Amino acid sequence: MNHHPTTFCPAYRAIGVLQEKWVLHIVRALLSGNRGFNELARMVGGCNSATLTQRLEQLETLGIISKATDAEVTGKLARSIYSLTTAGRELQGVIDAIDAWGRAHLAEDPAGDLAAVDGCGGSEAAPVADSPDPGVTPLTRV
Amino acid sequence: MNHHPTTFCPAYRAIGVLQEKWVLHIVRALLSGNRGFNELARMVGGCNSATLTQRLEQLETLGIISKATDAEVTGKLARSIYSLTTAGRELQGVIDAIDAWGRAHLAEDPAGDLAAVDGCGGSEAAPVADSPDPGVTPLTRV
DNA sequence: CTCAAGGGGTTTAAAATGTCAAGTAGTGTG
DNA sequence: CACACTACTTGACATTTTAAACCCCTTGAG
Repeated sequence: MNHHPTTFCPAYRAIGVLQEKWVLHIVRALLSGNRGFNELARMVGGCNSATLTQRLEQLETLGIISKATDAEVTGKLARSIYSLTTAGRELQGVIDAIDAWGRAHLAEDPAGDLAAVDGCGGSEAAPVADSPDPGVTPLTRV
Repeated sequence: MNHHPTTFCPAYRAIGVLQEKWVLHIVRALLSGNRGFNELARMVGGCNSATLTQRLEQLETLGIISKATDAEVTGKLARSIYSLTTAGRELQGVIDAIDAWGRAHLAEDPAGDLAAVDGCGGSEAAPVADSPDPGVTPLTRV
């Protein structure tokens, strides 16, 4: 990240974080509930394990997501569960804004490549500015 | 772009567009006024001509920005001027959301690399925790 | 005229980054 | 036992981004 000093500001940095590949996708997937590794990989669709692992680590370091290894639920299986931190959950507003913009401006206009198929089984009817209470079950902290 | 079909939606596509390197920076710079090429490069800070040219072309194709060659203003100099289209201007909401989030969560916390030095060349008067004013975020004026 | 400076790019190879196919290790199922 | 599932790791490979140089063109100063 080589942001030159004279133009620095929190927003600049925020963009630097959010513009990294898959980050927004991961956050979006996590906004709809906590997920395991492979589950996340499937939802994000197109990201491989290596990249996903890397992104997940970065996001954890940044305090956007947290990883919990719930070693109790299924006995001894070490299933990792990723969830958003408070900071991460507040990205809902960003996702909503992107979502709204996307629907308004490239809903059925695949100038590039791909045709829209249907609403993505997630944040439909997401009016901007809802109270950030996804009501996710808090799980074992790591 | 390899978006797998089962999860596709406008938002997914929007993320795909906005997550490309420099795109958000470019939009942010352009939200504060129309810019020439080198001017834009300086504002964005860190992007080189090659990449900038490429991004600018992509964004133009996507209908987010438009390029005008005003051959009149300075006589015969072919100065290119980039500006946002309507669709592009509506990204204001996204930028605002990112901006607000950045101020709230990584204002002075460079866990990664870089120390915050000052307000970015213009967005002072940044009242922390302000309501996401949909009007105009004060950025660098022209 | 010549030189430096600014605007608007393009071209190059190299570095950074992302991706893929496998493989590892533990568990649970048929 | 063989195979599918979990969560990763590894090393080769592909793509993207980068700096630096170079190109053209205009203006202003000396």
